[in-house]
Amino acid sequence: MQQSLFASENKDQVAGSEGFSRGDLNAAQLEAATSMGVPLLVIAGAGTGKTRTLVYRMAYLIEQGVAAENILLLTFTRKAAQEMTERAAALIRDPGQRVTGGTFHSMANILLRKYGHHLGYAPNFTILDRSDSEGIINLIKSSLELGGSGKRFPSKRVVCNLLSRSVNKCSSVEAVIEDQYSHLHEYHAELERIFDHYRKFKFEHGLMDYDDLLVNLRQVMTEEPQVREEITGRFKHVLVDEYQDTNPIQADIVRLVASGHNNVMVVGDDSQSIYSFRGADFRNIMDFPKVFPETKVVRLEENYRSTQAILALTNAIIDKAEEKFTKKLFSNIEGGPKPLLQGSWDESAQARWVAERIVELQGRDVPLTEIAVLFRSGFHSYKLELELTNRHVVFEKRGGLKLTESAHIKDVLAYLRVTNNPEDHLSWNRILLLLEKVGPKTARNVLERIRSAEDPLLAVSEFPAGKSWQTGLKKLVEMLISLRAPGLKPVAMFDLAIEYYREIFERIYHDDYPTRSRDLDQLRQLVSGYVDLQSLMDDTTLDPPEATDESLGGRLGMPPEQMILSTIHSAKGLEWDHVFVINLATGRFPTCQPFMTQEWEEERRMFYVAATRARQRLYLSYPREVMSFDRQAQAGGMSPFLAELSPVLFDSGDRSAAPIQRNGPSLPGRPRTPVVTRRAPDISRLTEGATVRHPFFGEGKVEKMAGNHSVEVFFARHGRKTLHLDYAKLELVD
DNA sequence: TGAGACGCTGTTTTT
DNA sequence: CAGCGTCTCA
Repeated sequence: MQQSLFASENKDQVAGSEGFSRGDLNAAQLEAATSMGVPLLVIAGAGTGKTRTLVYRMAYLIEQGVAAENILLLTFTRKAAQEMTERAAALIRDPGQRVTGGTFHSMANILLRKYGHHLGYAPNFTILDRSDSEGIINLIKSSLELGGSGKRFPSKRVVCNLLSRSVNKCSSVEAVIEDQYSHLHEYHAELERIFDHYRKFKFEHGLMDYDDLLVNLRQVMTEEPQVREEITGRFKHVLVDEYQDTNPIQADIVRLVASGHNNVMVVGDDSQSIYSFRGADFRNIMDFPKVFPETKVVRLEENYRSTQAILALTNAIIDKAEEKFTKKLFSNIEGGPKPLLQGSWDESAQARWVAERIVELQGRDVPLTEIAVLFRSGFHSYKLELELTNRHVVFEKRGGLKLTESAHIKDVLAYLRVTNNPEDHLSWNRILLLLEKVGPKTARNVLERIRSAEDPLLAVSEFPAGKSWQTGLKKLVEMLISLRAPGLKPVAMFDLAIEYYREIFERIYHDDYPTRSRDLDQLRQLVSGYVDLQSLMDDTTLDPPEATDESLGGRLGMPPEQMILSTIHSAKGLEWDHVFVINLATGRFPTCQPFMTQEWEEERRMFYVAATRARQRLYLSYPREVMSFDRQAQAGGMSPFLAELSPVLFDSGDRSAAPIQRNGPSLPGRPRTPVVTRRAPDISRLTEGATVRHPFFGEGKVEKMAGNHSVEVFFARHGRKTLHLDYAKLELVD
């Protein structure tokens, strides 16, 4: 077994134009990169060089005579695909040989523009983002008059989640209601009706949501043999990254693309599965050999990323998982400082502490690009963003709100969207509602009129408008006609739309339009990079820009020296020398809802993913007190994921933060808010039929005792939940 | 029928 | 706090 010096270094030297040699890989990596003629399943633990293996395999295939364009690389983000294909091109010293790469969604988009007509879609269909889908659900809800009637009908958010879940898990709406939303049982018929209308609405107006991209690609490949053959002929080798986070539809697509040749390699790590909310199940990765019977399984277990001290901690985290995973990582990087555990008073103190450490690291010549702060939810970093801005530390935030999600951006894009796809009634509706004196009712009348019209714009211009709004309508129509001028570049269209929109903009956002105005400038910059309206439209939904200014600089090819603030989900696959994981507190991480066993386990895997991003030093921080959104102080305190670990694994910045002491001693000079201590339920008295109280779900009835750690409880407002007895704050009600 | 005021409720992660 | 639904007035 040849162990190369190259391989034990952290930094990637493959990106240089050194060419490649087998010595750059260890035995397992080499086997994964060069095995031919069999399907490959690579189980790759965190930091074991899976990206490198993928890159080398692409280079190897090309060296073996496969044309780069015949290789398809499917990744989780577009950025990951871009990085990997660039590295592969550098490796073979031929930048012209670029592998086709992207996300499942972006590939589906391209293929459906070409083959969607088999399913009845025009090539100019519009892709809907989350809020677009919710908007349609709302339109349908009000047209079916389901909203009122006194009952509490589920919100558009819940309705959308439910539908998406059923699509992504390939199970019936009924099954999803029964399984996850049993409290919505009584709305079953109405929900099915909404879904029927939703499907029809999208189809009739040339709209596809994220799920449709996958479903329709699968459908066209299944139903049209010649389409399938064209695609499998084009992509003779398929490589899939992050396979543990693919859902059944994506797995089907992989199967279809590889059908006939079986040249497929998937890479993943079952212990890093964190996308179950999108229909992924980490057990799916184990089914791969069933779909491809000849599969060779390769395991990568040597970690090249982190120090032994960090690995000791991450191994301990995943060791607590209920379902044991298959591998244990080891590292050759001896020693290193233990992860630092720091408790702070509240989130402000935590933000100050983190900002101070970062400034300190900068003083020790650690580049900002080697520092990242990770957290469970987008809003967890607000306080820190303020602190960093005050100290002039430049950062880019990933995850959380996207630029294209704000109302004013959607407004402007709607004008471009109806120009691109005049059947897009959702955007028409939005545009009409922006007119003064036009509300939902009037907008619906106009939409009704243009439904069957040959040319929707003509129909709008001929609509018998009321006195109060006919001038507004006239102006709108004039602007939209000007957008249709042939040969107009997207940025020219944007300027015309803005010129028209400005007046409306200042009327509806009178109090904060200066702030929002900057977003429009930012959007303009982005738009100016496009020659083609369709790809601009696609990218705003498939690869939406982050809300911070800095990300734009990156897009324009000049990444400034900056650090990263990121949700854990958006940090997938990345690594830094110094990683801070903040808000490791009860109610923050894990988030407050999941006291269900399955979700609890996924939260733990998320902690694992976060901690394994660190190369040299890991900093774990938690506030003792967290503020809920209504400004009430809540018991925070150390996350159970920290409390369950042995204290010898950490250094402690603060004695009171030692894991043994759950709530820490009170500090002088500060009033102590009483911290709610966990009252363990008296399990012996917990029997089927007993009534219990849960702080979030309210009162419920125990339906079933499930094993030693779990109990099934039915809550009137939230349905049936499987709760984790060790952590759910259940109280018996007599 | 639109616009604005008021009161209630839920609450994550991403393509 | 925002994003609902409900209510009132023009």
